[in-house]
Amino acid sequence: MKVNTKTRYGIRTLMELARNDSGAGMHQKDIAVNQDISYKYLDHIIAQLKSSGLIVPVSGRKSGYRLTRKPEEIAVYDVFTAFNSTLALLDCLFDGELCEKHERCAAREFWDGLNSVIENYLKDRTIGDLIDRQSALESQQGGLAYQI
Amino acid sequence: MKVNTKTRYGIRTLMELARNDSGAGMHQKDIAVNQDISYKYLDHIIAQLKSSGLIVPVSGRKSGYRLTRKPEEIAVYDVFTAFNSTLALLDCLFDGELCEKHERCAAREFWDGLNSVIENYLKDRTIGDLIDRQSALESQQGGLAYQI
DNA sequence: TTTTATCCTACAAAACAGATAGGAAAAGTA
DNA sequence: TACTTTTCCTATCTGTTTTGTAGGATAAAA
Repeated sequence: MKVNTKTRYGIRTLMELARNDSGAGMHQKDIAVNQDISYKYLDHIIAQLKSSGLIVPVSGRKSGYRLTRKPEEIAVYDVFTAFNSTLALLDCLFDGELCEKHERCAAREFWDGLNSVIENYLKDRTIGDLIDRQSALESQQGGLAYQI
Repeated sequence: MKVNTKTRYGIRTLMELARNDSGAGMHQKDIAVNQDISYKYLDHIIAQLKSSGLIVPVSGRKSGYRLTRKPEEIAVYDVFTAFNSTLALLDCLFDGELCEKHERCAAREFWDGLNSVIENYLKDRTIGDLIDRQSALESQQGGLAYQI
């Protein structure tokens, strides 16, 4: 049970954009360098973030990618669902048809409960929270990093 | 982010043993049939449960596999760790050496927090809870099943 | 002694993760 | 305009993990 790298990189990409709130957008190249993510791999991450409506490329002066919402309005849950078709620990959680015992299965209920706990955790925390915490960490110790 | 089938089957195997508390042990064949798990695949599940000390094979009259502890003393967490080397959503959570930014990484803290939430959920629920709930479900609606 | 059950190791198909590669299209720049 | 850079799209590759199956040795039960 691991979180995939796309989700993790996606979060870091949004954090990068959220921090760099200088008015100008940010280019893929700079995100890749700052976050130490392969430039080409980032292609996929960005495509996904874009099609999920979390970021948008702007052109003209100050071109680059930008967040479509304020960091404090982007729940980590939104990023997660952008990279994972469903947040379902088991397929049968969201698809009752898969098992005729769906309605009277204590195990399914158990996993469903865990699923909810995870979902709530992800919904309760935003990209804004993350960059705030990152700033706090950095002012404590210096250095700049929120790499995983 | 899925739970693997071995963990799920492992839980169901323990539930099966916990229910069948007739004094006699239970044979692999019967577990396989009752839980609709491939007999041969169950080999691996059982081996793992055994080496984790959760079940033990007994011989003589009333032979078969038995739980080594009471159902209410087996946390689902114990089963989970039997089938997953660590409960770590990310490798860097348990291995600070993997990333020099470990101590000042808001993202890592975030995942760490989620990890704890999951861990607590798994530790707070036992096989005993699951079979109690299953009994309740079955007495409500009849039928017997806790398959995933 | 025959049958059945446990135990152990090897193998294999399929799915998935984590990337890399190439180039078309669009945008920026001189 | 010409050229350079950046974005965007699709295909491919490689390794690992998952989900099993297979075969047989060993031990136990009938």
